[in-house]
Amino acid sequence: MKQKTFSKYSDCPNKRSKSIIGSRWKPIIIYALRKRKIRFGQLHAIVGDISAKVFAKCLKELEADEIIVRETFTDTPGRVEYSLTPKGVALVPIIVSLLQWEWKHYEMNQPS
Amino acid sequence: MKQKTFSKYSDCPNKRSKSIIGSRWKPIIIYALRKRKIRFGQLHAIVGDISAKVFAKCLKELEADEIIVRETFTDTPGRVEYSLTPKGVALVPIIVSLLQWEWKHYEMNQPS
DNA sequence: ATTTGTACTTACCTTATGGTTACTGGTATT
DNA sequence: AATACCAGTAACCATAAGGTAAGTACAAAT
Repeated sequence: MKQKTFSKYSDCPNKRSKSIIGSRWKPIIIYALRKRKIRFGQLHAIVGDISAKVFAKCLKELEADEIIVRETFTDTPGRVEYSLTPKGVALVPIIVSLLQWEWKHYEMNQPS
Repeated sequence: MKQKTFSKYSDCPNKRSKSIIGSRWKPIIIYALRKRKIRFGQLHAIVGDISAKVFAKCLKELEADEIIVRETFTDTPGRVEYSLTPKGVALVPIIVSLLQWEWKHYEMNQPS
């Protein structure tokens, strides 16, 4: 049995942020929503080659974690719009920092 | 076949940072090294209940990614010390931001 | 009544990450 | 010669995240 004496982190303090930042698609979704509400289909197109299943699951989880909010409209055909909560907005600069870290340390094309 | 037209991110611009930040243990290792060099066994104790295999693998990968440097000493019994590179140091404030985001949005004990 | 558009859901499969247990190799100490 | 310390390796297994392909639900248009 290993000791935990020196570990402040044995209960994984980064697990919430990791489940978002560490996900393949969630940072992209949050970044896409940084300036405006976007509806389901449009957001899907922006995010790119994500499967419908995973896309819907990500949105549900982000909503459950109160990172995004879902608004339904009774228009026809019905639409649903997603936007960031303040908690989600607070992640944007962190995501940007990570992207900047990559741009600095690996030669990559920066988005226009 | 899905279109990539709207996606600037289809080639996953966050994949490098994600492989570090999204890992279970790497952020903890980097955070532990933020102030000083630490040797293998001591670092293992600080990180906590990580298996030996995964711990060694994380260190190798972090070294290959030039996040940490490994120094061997010919002392007896031999020792190895790990420390952050500038590239690794640059990740520390981001890791701290993520931890602060968690402390703010989820009620958790902050480390002393 | 059938098709179209939007927003999903279900079943099944693959791969990556991490865990468990045991073992290696070099250098003292006893 | 046997044991202990330090820094790892190797073989095998479990879980979770993501991918594929197909189907569901509702309203409106034709």
